[in-house]
Amino acid sequence: MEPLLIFPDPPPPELVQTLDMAGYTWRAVDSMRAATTSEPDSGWAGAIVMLDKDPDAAWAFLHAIRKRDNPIAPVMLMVGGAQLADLAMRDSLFEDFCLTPFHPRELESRIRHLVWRTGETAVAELVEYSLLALNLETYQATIAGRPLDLTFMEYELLKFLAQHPGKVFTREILLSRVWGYEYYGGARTVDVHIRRLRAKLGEEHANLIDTVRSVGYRFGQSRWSGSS
Amino acid sequence: MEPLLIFPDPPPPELVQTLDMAGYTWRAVDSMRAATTSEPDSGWAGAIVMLDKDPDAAWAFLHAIRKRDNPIAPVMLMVGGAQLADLAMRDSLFEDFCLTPFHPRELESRIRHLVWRTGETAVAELVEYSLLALNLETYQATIAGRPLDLTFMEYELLKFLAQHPGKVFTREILLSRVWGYEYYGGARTVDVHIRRLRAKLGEEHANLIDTVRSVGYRFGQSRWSGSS
DNA sequence: GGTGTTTGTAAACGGCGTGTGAACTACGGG
DNA sequence: CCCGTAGTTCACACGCCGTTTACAAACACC
Repeated sequence: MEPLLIFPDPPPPELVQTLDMAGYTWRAVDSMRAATTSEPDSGWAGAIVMLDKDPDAAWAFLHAIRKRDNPIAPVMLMVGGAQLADLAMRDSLFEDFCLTPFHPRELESRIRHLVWRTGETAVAELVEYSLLALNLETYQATIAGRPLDLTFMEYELLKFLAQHPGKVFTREILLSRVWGYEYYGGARTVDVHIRRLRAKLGEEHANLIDTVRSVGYRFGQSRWSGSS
Repeated sequence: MEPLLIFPDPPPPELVQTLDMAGYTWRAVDSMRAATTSEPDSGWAGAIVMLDKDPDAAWAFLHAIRKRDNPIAPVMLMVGGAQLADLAMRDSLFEDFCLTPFHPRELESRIRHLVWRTGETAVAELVEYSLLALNLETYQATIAGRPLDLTFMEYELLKFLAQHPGKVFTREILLSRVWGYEYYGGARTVDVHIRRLRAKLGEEHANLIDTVRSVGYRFGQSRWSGSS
């Protein structure tokens, strides 16, 4: 499992002891630069930031963590009781917090729950919508139980659309998000791939992909329930 | 804001006091059935479940909460320190937990953070006015819950008008703001699109768009007169 | 090197969204 | 009551936009 990032260095002994006892690996750093240089290839499993020693430096570190190309998540904040008021308006910088001094078993439960939750949401090895199912691990797709024989690009396009059901995407957005590079010329490329997808989905499911004229394409949710 | 669901009934006084102080509304129930029958139309903002009194009943309640057609989330678990070990393998049943006895400010911080987080994920760009609703992400529109089948220009025009309710726009302004280019001739184009919009809105809602003679058109905040 | 598949581009086709002109109606002033 | 102005409604044609087909280039697998 990937190591946890700890700020600052050195971490308090009771934190180290709790992590070691629970079987987590970790590395402590004192700056964003150190976090980047010592980052393993598989990335960080998350971060634990001590807010009680030097709050300003800790907040700056958190801002840096979230501004990266691939932000580090989840973040556990270790915070003193007197600092609780500082958390307001900064919700986007952390996923959970734990009061210091902490009870080892509480922190262990929080970290376990946090890691479990991100694994639940981030991995998401399965995408399902209506009768369509995509297995992201095996690159297989089925519609109404019947296997779909999709090519790479068809699969990527369908995956992206199915991950954002109901939302409309222009051809330019699809080209940049699915194909992933700047495109010049062929916006029609998208049309053809949509056409091939609809053909393979079969006549009874071709309407899973809607055409929004002079805008783009939309997957699913052709009707949505009215005013709340 | 929607009320919080609390289990069981009656809740401990210190919990009630903390919620009331922080400005949250809540309703306490003793069973899943009571939670369903007393559920407001807008649904629950989340749930707070006391695990320390009757753990078995609480777990059963949590299972019921998640098995519903629209599961209640997020869930805050109030748990005694000796029960921490019970949380393992049950991560999917709650989003956060708080040790009892709790510090009011910690619980308040946790609830605020929890509510903020769910609000963050469920952001849908909407334009609403009276019975009209425009979903900018899906390019769909409804009037009184009924889906509107609008063309691109009709949608853009209605969107612009609905984003500035009560304000009067001349045809020239509409042409430049909605059509987006310098227009040459054809101020009648606006009239026709307004007409088609009114037709699709239906007779009972056609008056959402007012005509201001010798000036232009206005959306919403309609006149006081009822008869025509 | 041969063959089949995947992927991107070009061109023809067809539908309907869109704009325009004109006829018709409503409104208001003198 | 007349008349001018402004808004509404209708009908129709142009052209954009999406679909579809066909084909060429790139790639992989023998």
